[in-house]
Amino acid sequence: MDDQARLEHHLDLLWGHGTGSGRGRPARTSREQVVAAGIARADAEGLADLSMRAVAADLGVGVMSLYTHVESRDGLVALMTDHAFAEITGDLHPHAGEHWRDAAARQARALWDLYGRHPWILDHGSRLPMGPHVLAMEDAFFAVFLDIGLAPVESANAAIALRSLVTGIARDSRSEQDEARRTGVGLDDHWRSVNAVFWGRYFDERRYPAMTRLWYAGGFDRDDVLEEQGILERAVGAYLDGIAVRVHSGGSGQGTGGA
Amino acid sequence: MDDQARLEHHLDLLWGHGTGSGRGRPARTSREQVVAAGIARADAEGLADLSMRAVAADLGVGVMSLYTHVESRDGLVALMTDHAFAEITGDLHPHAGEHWRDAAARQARALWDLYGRHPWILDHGSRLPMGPHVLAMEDAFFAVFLDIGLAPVESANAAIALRSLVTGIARDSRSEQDEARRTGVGLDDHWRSVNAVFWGRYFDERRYPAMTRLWYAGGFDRDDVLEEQGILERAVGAYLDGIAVRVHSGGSGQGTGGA
DNA sequence: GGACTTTCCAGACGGTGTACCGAAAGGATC
DNA sequence: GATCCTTTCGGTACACCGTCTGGAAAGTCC
Repeated sequence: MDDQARLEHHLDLLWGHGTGSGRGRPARTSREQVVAAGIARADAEGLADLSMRAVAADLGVGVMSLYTHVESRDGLVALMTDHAFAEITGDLHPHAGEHWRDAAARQARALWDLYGRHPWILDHGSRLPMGPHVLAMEDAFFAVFLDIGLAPVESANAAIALRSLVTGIARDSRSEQDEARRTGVGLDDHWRSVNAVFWGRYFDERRYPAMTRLWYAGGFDRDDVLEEQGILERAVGAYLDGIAVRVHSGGSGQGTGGA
Repeated sequence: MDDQARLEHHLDLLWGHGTGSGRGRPARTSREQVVAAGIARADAEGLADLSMRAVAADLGVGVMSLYTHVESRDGLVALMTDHAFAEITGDLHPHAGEHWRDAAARQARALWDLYGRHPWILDHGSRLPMGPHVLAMEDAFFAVFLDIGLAPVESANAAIALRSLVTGIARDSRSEQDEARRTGVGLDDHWRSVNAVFWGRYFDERRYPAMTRLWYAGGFDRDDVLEEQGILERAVGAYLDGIAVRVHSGGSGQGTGGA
């Protein structure tokens, strides 16, 4: 099997082509079941604990039987990822009459919530799989910026950057609570112990004056856990304001501020 | 060794405390050398091919000898990451008299360039290690937004979001060329073969109308490879424009655009 | 020269993804 | 109903991974 055939096989699996011909021994388990078992395990334990042996055991099936539905472990994760995006693509495209700013904010929230339900999507470094639901998600983001008065390249970039912004912030935010769960201790206990040893022994207030000033000014105070979401809303709001400036100035304005 | 001691050991390594007491058999290799070998290998082959056996072989040393300088593989990556950030922290803080917008744009570029030299930094999902150089980098980002007229929490969020924006776009952008290198084929050849099979057999123009329209409008045209950088400049510019709106409106403005 | 301290490193252990390949099971054809 | 054909099943095996173990080696200190 050369690279070309392997690529086609990969895409066939993502797009659901070439499902059983009806002949031969029937599969004891469906591809849906395999993907669902993988998602369940990744949701509960993280991607690191998603081994083929574990998934097979969850399904009560031999390990190698998984490979009839999946080309490899990475292929399984790709299928899981595309499947997960199907959760939000149903109501992601801008509504009729909806202002583009509202639509974009709504999409950012939907993506953020999806990452909250399936944080493992943020774990795999490579690009998103080119599956039908991932493409539907991307299409929805592109649709928002299509007819608001930007040049085509700027529309495309705006959509990609909005996705990247949400993804980047989500990764920053989720990573610490993932780490806390991985080490077994609660998030609060984890940070309490880190802070106890860190700020006294290693941190030098003179070496990091900006952080220190912000700290004493209350810049890192978090009223509650949901405050993590505030940073998303603020960042997305600021970014969309910048896009709005470009829209109103004819598509490529430099906006306010210094040169 | 309980968790507390393990954490202190981890931080000691990151901060360079507790280096050799002078007694006992001297180490054949320094911690600097181990970290440098790890970075060299990760730069060339990616994080996936960074095995302890490989690093040890590169240094001509037994595998377990690495563990005198490093607590684990993750600890090695943490050291490598902190070491890499030292490349840019020398000239990252805002200059005297520099407009905050220029400083922020300069920092975004520096971070982007660093990710270009060491793409593996983008691979590990957990938060950045709390090492001296990572903190220096963060301090520089916080410093930019300190005295521009935002509330403390908004300043902190602005700095974090700018970092997340650059990181998110860098990950989106680098991942495809990483994949191309991993599979051995060139970037152009990779996409040529993907496109050849994909757009004809799987992509449905009616199912993804926004992407299709943008495609025919030239929204995905890239004049040259460096155009990847254009999306960063545009996104950062838009985001900073949004921050500027908030600065001028007194710190929490909703800005232009819809509700 | 001994005591002490630290590093070195071969070997082993349990884990991973997955290639191999004969056995099993159902449809198609006679 | 017997046979062939096609597909899946899954035990075994292999290479590779991170890292624990523990005795040997190589320095400093008294």
